[in-house]
Amino acid sequence: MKRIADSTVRRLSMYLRYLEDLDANGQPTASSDELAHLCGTTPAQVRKDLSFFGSFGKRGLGYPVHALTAHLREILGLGREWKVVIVGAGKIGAALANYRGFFQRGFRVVGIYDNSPDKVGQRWGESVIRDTATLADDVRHEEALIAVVAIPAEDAQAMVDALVAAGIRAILNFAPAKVTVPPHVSLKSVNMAMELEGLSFALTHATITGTSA
Amino acid sequence: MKRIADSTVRRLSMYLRYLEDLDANGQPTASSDELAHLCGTTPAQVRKDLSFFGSFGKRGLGYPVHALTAHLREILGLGREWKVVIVGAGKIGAALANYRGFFQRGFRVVGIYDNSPDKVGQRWGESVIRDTATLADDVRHEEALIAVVAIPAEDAQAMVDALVAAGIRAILNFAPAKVTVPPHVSLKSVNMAMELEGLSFALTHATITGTSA
DNA sequence: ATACCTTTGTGAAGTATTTCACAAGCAACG
DNA sequence: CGTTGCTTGTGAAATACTTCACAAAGGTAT
Repeated sequence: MKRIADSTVRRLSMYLRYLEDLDANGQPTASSDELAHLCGTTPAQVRKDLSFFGSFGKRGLGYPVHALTAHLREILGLGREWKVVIVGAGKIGAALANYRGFFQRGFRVVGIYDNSPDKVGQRWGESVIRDTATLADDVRHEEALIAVVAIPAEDAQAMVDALVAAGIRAILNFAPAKVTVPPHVSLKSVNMAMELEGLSFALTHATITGTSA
Repeated sequence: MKRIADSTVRRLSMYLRYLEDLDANGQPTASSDELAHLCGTTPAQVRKDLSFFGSFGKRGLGYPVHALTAHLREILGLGREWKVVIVGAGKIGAALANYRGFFQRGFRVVGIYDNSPDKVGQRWGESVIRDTATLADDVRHEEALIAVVAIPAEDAQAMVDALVAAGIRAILNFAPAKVTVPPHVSLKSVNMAMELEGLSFALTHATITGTSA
């Protein structure tokens, strides 16, 4: 099987979001043209993206909304439950812990951790913030595979190393630091400073860069 | 002048971060090889990225750290102050408002807004949360050009339209919704659900996708 | 001053991703 | 049951991005 580009996966995620809306509205089918307009891409792109995984549409008709929704969930690996630990009970950790979209998509937060004694023991919704010291054991015991890291930059690499050692297989990093992981672990980083600098660049060179998504 | 790829701009941002560290340590020069190792890219990539903007290095020696730092700041448009408004005083808004890295990079938060009467008037550090009703006037008056949108998905497009009408030129969107802007406005979206789904995909198809940054 | 070592800057080559364009398939209608 | 209209799936073309590879320079030591 061919390697799937990161950009393709992002778009699949987006298609899924809109298909769910359409499905909720009871719309039976959607054409690549319609999806493309909703998602801000091109019909050819939509068809190519989907074609990597199979033939889901009917010529002359478009794609069956409900069935395609199910297929995309499966493709994205959302057919199962993923246990997630959130490391860092600051503002970003809180934003994530509160985010209902998570749970609906099959991501279940099984623990929120912090190393500050002020925070440990504090109650957040259904969870109690636990001490980072117990993190590795909990990860092993719960068999959590995904970790969200939202701690200060200087602690990020050490924490990531500990998580990897405990068996975590995918990390979403919000710390403004570059971290490295071994090849069997997936890593995504979100860096707000970098995003803003991208906007600063675009504003400064208005004629060079186009508008991006 | 050639169009600069988004991926290039991101890397410039990263080079800047590491050059600042090196500069703080008093290191006089850095080779493309050293930068590449720090940033997890290749020496050729570093040289190509920089070469779009000029010849900053000395053959046989590498790049002068301090001077290159200054050049990159200029290139990224960080040589001036950008006024930023934060829309939405939830957890993400709070995370951003607290983030000191912002200010250090030339982004100055001139206002935080929310439409909930509970929050309006509340004090956050040096700022007082203001009512969204005054946002458009403030933006025009302050000549803020960048807005960070961290509000519920269903309100995002209307808010973005209002911001654009008020003269905002760049938007960083954290709402889990697709928003559109006219061509003269730059837009970046950060969507946590999408990032997690990317990880889910990678875990599910471990042999297909490589590890990404 | 010359030889040697290092590292840049950059066309050219190589990949990857997107877009094009069209044959083939399905539904609807007369 | 053929004709019409629409839309998919997909090779091939075009574009975008990354890597290669090497000539041209700067520094250093003798």
